[in-house]
Amino acid sequence: MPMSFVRIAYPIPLQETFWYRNDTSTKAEIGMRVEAPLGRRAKAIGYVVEVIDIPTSKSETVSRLESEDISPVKAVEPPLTKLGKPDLSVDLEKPILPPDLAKLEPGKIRSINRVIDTEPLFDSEMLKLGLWMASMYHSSLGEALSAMLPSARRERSEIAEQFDEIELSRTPLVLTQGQKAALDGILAEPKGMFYLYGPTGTGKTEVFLQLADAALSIDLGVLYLVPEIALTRQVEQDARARFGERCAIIHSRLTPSRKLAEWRRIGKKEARIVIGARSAVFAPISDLGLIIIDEEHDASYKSGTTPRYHARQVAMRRARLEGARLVMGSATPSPEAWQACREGQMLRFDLSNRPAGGSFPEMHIIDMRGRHGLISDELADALRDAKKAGRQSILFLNRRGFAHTLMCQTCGSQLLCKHCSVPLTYHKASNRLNCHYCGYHEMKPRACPSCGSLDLAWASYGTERIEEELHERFPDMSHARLDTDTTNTKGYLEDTLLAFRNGKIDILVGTQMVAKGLNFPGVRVVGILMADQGLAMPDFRAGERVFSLIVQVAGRAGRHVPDGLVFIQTRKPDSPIIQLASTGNVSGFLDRELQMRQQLEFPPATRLCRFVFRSKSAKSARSHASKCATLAHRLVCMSAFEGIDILGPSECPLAIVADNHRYQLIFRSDRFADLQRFVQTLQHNIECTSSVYIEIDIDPVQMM
DNA sequence: AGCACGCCGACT
DNA sequence: GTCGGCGTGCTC
Repeated sequence: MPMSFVRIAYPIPLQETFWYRNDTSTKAEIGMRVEAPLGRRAKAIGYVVEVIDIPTSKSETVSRLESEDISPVKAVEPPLTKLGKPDLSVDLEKPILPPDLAKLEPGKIRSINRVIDTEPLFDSEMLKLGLWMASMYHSSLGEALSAMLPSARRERSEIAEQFDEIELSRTPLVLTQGQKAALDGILAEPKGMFYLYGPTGTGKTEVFLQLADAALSIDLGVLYLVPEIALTRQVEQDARARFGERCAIIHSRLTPSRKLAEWRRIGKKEARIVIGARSAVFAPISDLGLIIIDEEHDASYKSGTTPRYHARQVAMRRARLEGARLVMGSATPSPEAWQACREGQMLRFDLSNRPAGGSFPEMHIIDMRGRHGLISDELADALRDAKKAGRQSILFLNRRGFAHTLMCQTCGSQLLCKHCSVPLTYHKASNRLNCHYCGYHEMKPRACPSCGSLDLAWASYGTERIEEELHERFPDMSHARLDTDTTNTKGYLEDTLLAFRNGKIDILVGTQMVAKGLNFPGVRVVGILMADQGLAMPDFRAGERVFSLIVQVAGRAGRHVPDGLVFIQTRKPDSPIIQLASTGNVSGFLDRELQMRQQLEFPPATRLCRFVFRSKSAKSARSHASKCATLAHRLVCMSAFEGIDILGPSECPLAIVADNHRYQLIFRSDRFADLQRFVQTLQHNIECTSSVYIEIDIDPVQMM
């Protein structure tokens, strides 16, 4: 009687994989999902990652997975048996069982309930990527696979949605000299990494599309990543107009079953160019020739849940493994990418002319110190002038302030950590100022150390407040608000954008979402309110975010008519970040930022790993964090791990989220392989209880 | 993660 | 005297 064993990886925070017998009449293959009992659960869904058939005759074959070393870290618990290539000369009557299966008591092995899929969801290449994901981001294999695959139980039977009729007449545009140089330069290299750097409106998209065209014409697949925003639509339409049915769009609003249907279409090579956000980086495109990452600096490429992968990092790995070109672009590159260009890992092409004919707007910094209200007189006049001229305005509010950082309301200065140069956060109970990175603290001063003012406070305004002020001061002008509070209503976003585009709204008020990708021809004035607000975040990337936000928002003005006006209202008019942003000096900012990061030993000069301990009980979260810190110090002292810095433990800036108390520990090293080895050792040696959940974040971008 | 077992407070 | 709180432990 033939026997079949399957190794299952579950999408749960357990490093182990589990062996089952497959007694069902359906053959289970690598890449299929199965339902099986797990512990006290009657059924759980997991992924088949290995199959062993014990044959009754020589004609039956042994199917096993060849596994390779996983860089940069080799998993401690062997995720899969190392068997190498199947050696057909061995006696198939006595198949070699993987050691972990062989040493299991036969009575402990349970049977699966059923095989869910009729076709595998992933192949062994994808499984290898999953293994890499699991070790790179310290998740279980099942969690990694689950993040990589569409979540639907079954696919939709109906045919994918019919697209609006778009004439396929759009032909490639004539390129500027810079665009042509980039296109030719990239096509001259068979593979490698490239960067398109250029302000908004300099035609990066057109270069991307022509590169895609070149790849598709020799039947190579294309992956086009975009941040998770409304911008997707524009790229989507451009691509669809040019490539028609060969496009697959992985929308965030697609239903899970439709996503799976698209997934299958890609797998069957019916679609050869995939456009989508973060998770589309796992699309099963065969013969991948090109990966595009639009708006490369955007933080939405980093996953916020386990495994906390960065799509840019995964894309780099995929491109290397599959021999594809990787091309990314932005008007405001991330420091990481900028450094990679400097070091020659990436070839950079600069675009500088706006083919659409617009010009860059005139930028004004408005000093708001000692002023009341949210809108300066200068900005108010500009709003009125724009209205008179039949033009429109956007008011952008960087609401992402942080309630526990103090700012002097008189001079705008902030209290920074002496070691990390990051804003200190105020803890009311102890009346102390704490650094969430290194744990440094001091008493709250009575007066501002730089100007002596007693007016130390935090300012927090919402978009609602602006609307009130607009209503009072400009009763004859119409305005609408766009932020996460209002866009939850279905269709509100589309309706508002359409109304604004049609000129029915004079002033559009919004947060981040108005900053990105949207292109309104009628906009003349852009007001950035409380531009420095974001600088108050206790995060070493605060400057980077504020800078790119200002530059991106400013890019909204004067895209078509060369009379754009940008007002940057701030209490920190002398801040180098505001200054550099106001002159659009991107390379100046990046050079300065990289130098500072080097000095303070923050990425990209070093690499970080953040552990977050969360629990309903503050005490257990804290005690687990400090136990882990003690262990970490011991490991470092044992000299097995030199050059690992341990920062903390300290309370997370957002100390309580959804009733969970959060403590963090940050590890830092300039040698990534050491850091990974260290984290892995730590992970396997800390005691885990189900009451304290530990979140591991490699290369964290959001430190709240 | 999920699910049951287990040992301490306010209730038909 | 029980019902049920969620701390603890285990999962091929």
